[in-house]
Amino acid sequence: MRIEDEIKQPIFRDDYQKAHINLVFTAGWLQLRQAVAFKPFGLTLPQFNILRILRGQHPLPATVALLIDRMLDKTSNASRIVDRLEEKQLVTRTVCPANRRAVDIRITSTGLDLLNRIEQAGVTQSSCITRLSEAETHQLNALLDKIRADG
Amino acid sequence: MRIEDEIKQPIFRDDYQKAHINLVFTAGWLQLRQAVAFKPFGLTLPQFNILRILRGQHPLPATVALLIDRMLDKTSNASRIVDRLEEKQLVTRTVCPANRRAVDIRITSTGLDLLNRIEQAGVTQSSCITRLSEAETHQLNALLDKIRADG
DNA sequence: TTACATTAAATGTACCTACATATATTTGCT
DNA sequence: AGCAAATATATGTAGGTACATTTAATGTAA
Repeated sequence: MRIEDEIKQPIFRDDYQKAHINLVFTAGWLQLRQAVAFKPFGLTLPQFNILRILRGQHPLPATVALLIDRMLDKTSNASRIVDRLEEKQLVTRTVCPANRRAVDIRITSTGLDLLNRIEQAGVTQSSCITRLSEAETHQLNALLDKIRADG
Repeated sequence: MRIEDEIKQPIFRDDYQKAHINLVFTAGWLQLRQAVAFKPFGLTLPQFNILRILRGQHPLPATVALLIDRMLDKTSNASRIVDRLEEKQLVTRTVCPANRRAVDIRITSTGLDLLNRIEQAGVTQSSCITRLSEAETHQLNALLDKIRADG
């Protein structure tokens, strides 16, 4: 559906403004769909992303600083997202013996199992972007990178 | 900058996954820049958008239902955003005389002044998307619309 | 070695989304 | 008229972002 019809704003200042709104709207649209897919597993999107980073490190631990470094959203509060995962016993937190300021965070076997179940359910496959051809996807990536150039 | 370098993930499953992440990341990047630009004026992005809708209606009032209809994010809580604007005396709320379930929301002259100051400061002009050519912008709009096709 | 800066994480606050539920008013049906 | 359904908004709760501040541990230099 055209963005004009989605948000009932028939006229934009110019195509730049339209693209800006379209971009933000489409990203929100994608994120909402993902969030709905994760809901049956009791995870939010940021929680899922952190679990995946922890699996990437496993069996080594990760610190909060490492999580922030790897996250899409640098300003999000990794510490509190880990709180939620810890409550659900999907991760453990222990003081790092080598540097007692830092905290070693590890994914539990329950956490690993959950990730497997989510992936076997195909939740992470259906990215909606597949409506584009490969060439179009390539184009899209180039355009997005250009928007952020020197940013 | 390429998305690979932005988030330090050198390998993606495929170009679709990469485009998905790129899209969400770029939208967040744009929104953060806008939020920073509005901050000196004491407004958040959703607050600014609602003020603009109200100016579009002015001197007629808008109801909460109308605001939701016009907003990008349908699930956001317009009622509470109006709370904040009312505290700052940028809008007024009065019970609609014709339908006492509804609430007439109007932008105040203070609110109109603030919008003018924001626009004269050029905050709403610099949309960052201007790094693209007109043809590229057109292409981007088409790709985004296609992603959401039949959505 | 004490004094100060730096670092790692946690916490506080304001505001936001997402979704469920409550309250008040109006409409429609019998 | 009276009552149920629909409508308009507000409120409650859980979790998230953004950003400032706090606390504890470590590094560093006089």
